[in-house]
Amino acid sequence: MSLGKLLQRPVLEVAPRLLGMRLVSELGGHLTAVMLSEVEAYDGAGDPASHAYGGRTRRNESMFGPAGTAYVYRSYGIHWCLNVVVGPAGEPGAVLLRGGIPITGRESMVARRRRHDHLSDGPGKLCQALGVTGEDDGRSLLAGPLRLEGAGGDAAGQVAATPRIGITKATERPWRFVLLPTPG
DNA sequence: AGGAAGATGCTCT
DNA sequence: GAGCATCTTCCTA
Repeated sequence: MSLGKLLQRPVLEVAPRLLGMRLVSELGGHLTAVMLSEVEAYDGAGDPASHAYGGRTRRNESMFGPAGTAYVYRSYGIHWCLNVVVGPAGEPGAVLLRGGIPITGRESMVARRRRHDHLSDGPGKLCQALGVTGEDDGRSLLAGPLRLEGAGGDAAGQVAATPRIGITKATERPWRFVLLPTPG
């Protein structure tokens, strides 16, 4: 299945299959990439923890775009967080990209992060490492300077589901998916 | 290793 | 004005 098709499947099906895929950035003239290792599903209108719960607003506008659209929002006034819009057209499902393992452009990430460790192990850090900002909100992640690459689903069997982080509503839903460290 | 707390700005009621 | 889908630094072990 193509990436574009995969992203049109239900959010809870797509989220774990994003693990192991690459997120590539050419933003700001630097080539950087990570392998996704941590994501969270937000199931649109039926999910009290979703930014789209309660309907369309100025901020969540891009969540109502086609699957593969980037939804970037400011978190706690300081950080940027990146989501991939997922699911059938018009349904505001999204997957928050919470973390990845650096695979390309480590030097650029170090420069952006101004440190040598914890480069992309958190949603705010991931955006900073890849140069993602509010400018990228609404952009397509299927092509262009910020894009997803990979078949997906390869990580099945190495994925754990846990409760989501940093939310106060619907905390019981195990919709955070992490790539288990490969033994050895 | 892990908890506490402050920074900071935007969105929506 | 309240409430955040967070990160860092500063502490105690």
